[in-house]
Amino acid sequence: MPNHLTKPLAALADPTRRQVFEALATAPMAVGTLAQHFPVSRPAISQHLKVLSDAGLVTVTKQGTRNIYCAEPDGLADLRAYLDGLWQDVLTSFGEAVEQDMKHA
Amino acid sequence: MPNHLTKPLAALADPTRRQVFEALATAPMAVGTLAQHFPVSRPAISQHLKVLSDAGLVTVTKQGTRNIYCAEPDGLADLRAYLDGLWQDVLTSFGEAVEQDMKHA
DNA sequence: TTAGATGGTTAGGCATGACTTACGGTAAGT
DNA sequence: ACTTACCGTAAGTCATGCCTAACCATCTAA
Repeated sequence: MPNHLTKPLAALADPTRRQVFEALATAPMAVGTLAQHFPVSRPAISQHLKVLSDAGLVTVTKQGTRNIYCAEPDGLADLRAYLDGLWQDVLTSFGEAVEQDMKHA
Repeated sequence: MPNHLTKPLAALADPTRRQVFEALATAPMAVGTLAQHFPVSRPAISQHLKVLSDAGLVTVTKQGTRNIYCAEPDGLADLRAYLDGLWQDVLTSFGEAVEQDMKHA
């Protein structure tokens, strides 16, 4: 029951917030520059960035007045590891189901 | 902008619903049997299963009065593929950042 | 110092989500 | 046919989430 994945999953569940992260995954960007690419206001982007930051998916570095946000690989690594574990469970579960069908035949 | 991932991500974002899916990933189960493993009511589990079903993460097969829910590999495969793509983007973005630092040195 | 640019924070409204209780509907056993 | 078991759905409540508008703080440039 790895509960530390709730924040990252909830963060990527929102469409606009997921797009924000996708943009940051391509290249680091400032808040204003980021907000220009989306139809929502800048405070909304700022809140999304806070959610992504609390989820461990992005990091910030101050450059004068600009805050440059950057994607954090470790956050994604945890998600990938979790899904890989689930994937193995599902596959073995399917294998056992097939085995059951064999005995029925 | 793959928007078909919103439902699966939102489905796995909820803690109890994620635990439900984890249980189904281990082995198929009926609704009542599943509800006994959680502190919430059976209708709540039923609603969670509907969300997971709409997200393409589980499938149902009727056995008399019992509805057996089973994890669906294809749904997980899409999520894994999406995260793998993001992972590649983040890595190349990091590589370019290091390259920039090289030129500064 | 003054003016402009950049961005985090708050308050409020509107929608969505998770849960419980109560009900209806279907299949199996007597 | 009657009862029991199993499950989905509807209505209602309480909490949370996303958004905008407005305000405030900080850094830079003239």
